[in-house]
Amino acid sequence: MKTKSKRMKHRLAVDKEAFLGETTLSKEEPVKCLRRKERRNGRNYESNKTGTVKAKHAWNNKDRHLRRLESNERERQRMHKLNNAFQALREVIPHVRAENKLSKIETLTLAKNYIKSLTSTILHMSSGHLPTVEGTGAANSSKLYQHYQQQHGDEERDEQLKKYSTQIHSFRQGS
DNA sequence: TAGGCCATCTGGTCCT
DNA sequence: AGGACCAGATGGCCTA
Repeated sequence: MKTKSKRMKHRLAVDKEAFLGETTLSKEEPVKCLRRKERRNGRNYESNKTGTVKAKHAWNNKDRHLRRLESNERERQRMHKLNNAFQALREVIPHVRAENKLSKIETLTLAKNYIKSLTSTILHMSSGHLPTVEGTGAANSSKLYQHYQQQHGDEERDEQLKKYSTQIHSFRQGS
């Protein structure tokens, strides 16, 4: 992805510059980056002022910076894992717009409603069509259904289905 | 050009 | 003690 690789290049350049003490960035460093540096310096100043960082770890600046880089890398890996999980979730939600990727919030919302509608449908079907044999899963389903119906009722099930189909419809139109 | 979405950095807190 | 997790801040990209 173009965006990603661009970010990556800049990040690596920043890391390299910081770690090796070389200037690998172009001379026209974006104003935003400068502001960010200023902010970071400001934060460090605040931290040092309160003494929290120095009090906790007696690391010199180089060590601290190295540890920061390491934990940045771990954080990136963690976020990549999270994004992989989001992607996996997108792939198991049916009838979503194929040409546009669902956003994270859309993915979660759609998944929630999909699960709700599936759950209520399954419970409804199993209670109505499966024989109730003692000690079987069907019996448990039946009990579960009774409980679920007490909690939510048919109206809610229909509501969930309606909600889900409406959502899919709006996503399609929005694309 | 404003707003939405995202990736990344960061410091604090929690957990093992 | 160190890694995982979290939330806030920020900048970049894209689209209406």
